[in-house]
Order: sequence, then structure tokens, then C-alpha cells
Amino acid sequence: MRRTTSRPPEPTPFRSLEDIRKRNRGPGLSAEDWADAALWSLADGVEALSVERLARSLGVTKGGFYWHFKDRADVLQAALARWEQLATTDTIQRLEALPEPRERLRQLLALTFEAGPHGKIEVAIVAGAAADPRIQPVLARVSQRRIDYLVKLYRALGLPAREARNWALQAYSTYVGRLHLAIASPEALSSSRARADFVQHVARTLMPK
Amino acid sequence: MRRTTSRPPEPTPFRSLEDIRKRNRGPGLSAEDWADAALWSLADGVEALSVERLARSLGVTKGGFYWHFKDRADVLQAALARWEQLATTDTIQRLEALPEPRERLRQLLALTFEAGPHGKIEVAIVAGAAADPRIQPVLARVSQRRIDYLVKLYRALGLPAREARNWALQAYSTYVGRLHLAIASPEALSSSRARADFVQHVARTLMPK
DNA sequence: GTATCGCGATACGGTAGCGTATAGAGCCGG
DNA sequence: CCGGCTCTATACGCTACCGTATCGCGATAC
Repeated sequence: MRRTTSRPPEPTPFRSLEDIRKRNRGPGLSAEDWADAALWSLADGVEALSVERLARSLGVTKGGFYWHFKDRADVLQAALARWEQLATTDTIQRLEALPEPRERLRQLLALTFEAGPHGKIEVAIVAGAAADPRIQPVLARVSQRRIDYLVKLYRALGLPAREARNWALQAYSTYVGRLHLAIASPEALSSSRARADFVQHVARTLMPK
Repeated sequence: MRRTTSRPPEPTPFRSLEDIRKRNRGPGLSAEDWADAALWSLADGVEALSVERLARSLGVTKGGFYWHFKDRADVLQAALARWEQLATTDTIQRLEALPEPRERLRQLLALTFEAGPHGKIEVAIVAGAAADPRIQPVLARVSQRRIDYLVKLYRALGLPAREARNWALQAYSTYVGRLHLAIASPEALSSSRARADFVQHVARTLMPK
């Protein structure tokens, strides 16, 4: 490991494995290449993130890995840092476009509850690997920010602080539980009919007054 | 492995590691001893359940393990079977004591949301290891039964089937999310004051009409 | 009191992954 | 065209765990 270079900032915020492998017109793989691949690999669980497996998925050996990273924990943190940014900034920024607070909340509930939001990675980290001590600090920060944002939304609706906090906690709990259902009870919300129905119900009961 | 004996049924439905080790006045460890120890070990994650680690935690070597179980997957299934029964039968049976359906629902919400119910093991399995393919089938059955029971409760309140289903899914999602908060945001509900407050709020919003 | 049953100790070979060391291959500037 | 920089290939020793095989001990059971 020598950890020197950093290529031009970041081309796209999320490249597929294929993209990473193709990009091999430059000399070899960069730290970002490895980290992005690691993030994808997290979708299969934290234990699935092994150095040699990662190298195999990129079509190389682990030879170059330790040039960029100190050890396995190092690349895990890099991948999680990547996710942390996407998982907070991303959705919130899109929401802030909307001016009316009540509409923001409705949109947020609809967006997050409909599709399963950032997809497999979100489910894997939030609903599948929460207990891992390496994930926990990151997850704590992400949860905190999301809940804080929800509190802000509910307060903007005119609720006092403690009530807003309860609504926010409930809304986030329900969201996480919905992610869990995707794993634990896939048939429950398999039909888009049932999903739309559920989303509407939730949007109604999670909207105060 | 020869898998023959079975001691008198089961003394207590949940013995601590200490209890198991002390019980060594009988000849040695029984299959139930190993399985119970395995269930406790699940609290530290599925990967923490290794044969040799299990043996160490019981103060023996793995020598006798394969007398009872075919392999590691075998004892995992045994432990999960134990949990499956406790996680369904247990709470529901206590609830069925109460006659009034509205009171049953209120009690259920209060019980499950207050303390975190079966404690660390419930959190570890439901909120921490859901993604594991060995856990998934068990978890699917447990979730199904719990949701079915919730549907029954909401229907007993006079709700039509589809509405009852939505309420049940929401209630269970919120419950799971609350388990998740115990990991991801421990400070959020650390004070018993905040917990009681939250429970009351949830009990109000998850009660129809 | 001896045989057998139930279990533990020990030892073995095998796999998967870790992190280290070292020797290049290919492009880059000079 | 040559030295250096960036990265990869290969090989090594180490650890943790798996599952198997075998021996032996202590407690009943007779």
C-alpha cells in the first residue's frame, strides 16, 4: 500500500461493475474503482465483501488491492462512506425542490414507500446488516440525519417539538419495517396493486391532523 | 454423530449459558443444551455461530458436537426452530387471555413497543440477520404468522379485509422499525420517558377510527 | 464389578481468506 | 529510449474454521 494518486474527481456517482471493468483504458484500477465495486458487493451482505472475491469480480487478482487500501476494513469504510453520502444528501436534496411542506412530506412518503428506494444496497445495509459493528456507526449517522429531516418536516407542519419527534420516529420506523418486509415477507407487497394501496394508507395515517 | 437419546422433554423454555454449564451433573451435554447455547450465540450474529466457538462457550471441545448434529447448518436450524416457536406461540398466547379485541390490540402494541420483547435475540434475528438465506425461510413464517394475527385483531375491530391488511402491515412494519432503532439509533429511545411517550403516540395512531 | 452407553479430548487433513513480499508489465515524462 | 511511477501476478506463511476418525473416561445398568 502506498496510497498516493487520486484521479479526476468522480465521473459518475455510481458505476456498474461492467463500467468499472471497461474503464480499463487508463492504466489499471483506481481506489474509487475498488470502492465502488465494494459497495455493490455489499448488496450480498457484509461477509460477502472479501478482498479476493472483490478482485475476482473485477477480473484481476488481489495484487493491486493493497496498493490502495490498508486492509479489508479500510475498503469497507470507503464503500460505506460512499453510501452514507448517497443515502442522506441524495433524497433530501430532491425533496427540497418542493416548496410546500405538506407536499414534501407526502412526496417523501410516496417515494420511499413505493419502490424500495435506493434498491438492493439500501435493503442490504439497513435491513440486513444493521447489527454489524462496522456498519453501526455509519448507520447511526444516517438514521440520525434522516430522522432529523423528518422532524423538520413535521415541525414545518406546525407541530410542537415532542410531537414532531414522535411522528418522525414512527415514520422512519415504518419505513425501515417496510424495507424489512421486502426480505421477510416478499409476497406481502408483491403486487403493485397492494403496494399502491399500502402507500396510500400509510400516507394517510402518517400525516397528522 | 449417532443422534439417539432425548432427555426428559424440556425443563425450562430458555436457559442461560450458566444454567447449561451447571447442569453438568448429568453425564454431559444434550442436543438441547447445544441448541440453546446456539440460540444465545445468535444474538451476536449468524456468523458468530461456529461449532468451535460454541464448544468454547460451553467449556468443552467440539468433540461431542457431531454426536448430536450433522453439521453446523443442523444446529442453526435447531436453534431457529426453538426461536420460531417462542417468537409466535409465546406472545400470541398471552394476548389471547384478554377478551376485548380493542384491549388486546392496545396491549399488544404496548407490550411489543415498550421493552423490546424477547430482547437481544429478537433484535439480532429480525433486525440484524434478516438477509441471511438460512434465516429467511424461518423469518418468513414468523412474519406471516404475526401479520396474520394482526389482521385478525384489526378485523375483530370491524374493519374490512383490505383495510385490516393495511393496518396490520403498517403495525408490523413499525414494530420491526422500532427494533431497528434499538440498533441504529439507541439514543433516540433511551430514556424511559421518551419511550413511554412514543408508545402512547404509536398506540393512538395505529388504532383505527 | 464389569460392560456398555454417552459424551469429550485429541489429532488430522482440507478450505478460504488474510496480509506480506517481491518481481515484473505497461505507460509516462524527459 | 530509458528511468520511474502505477498497478498486477504470483507465491508464501498464518489463522480460523470445517468435518472425520479414533481413543478414552465416567456413569449407569445389570
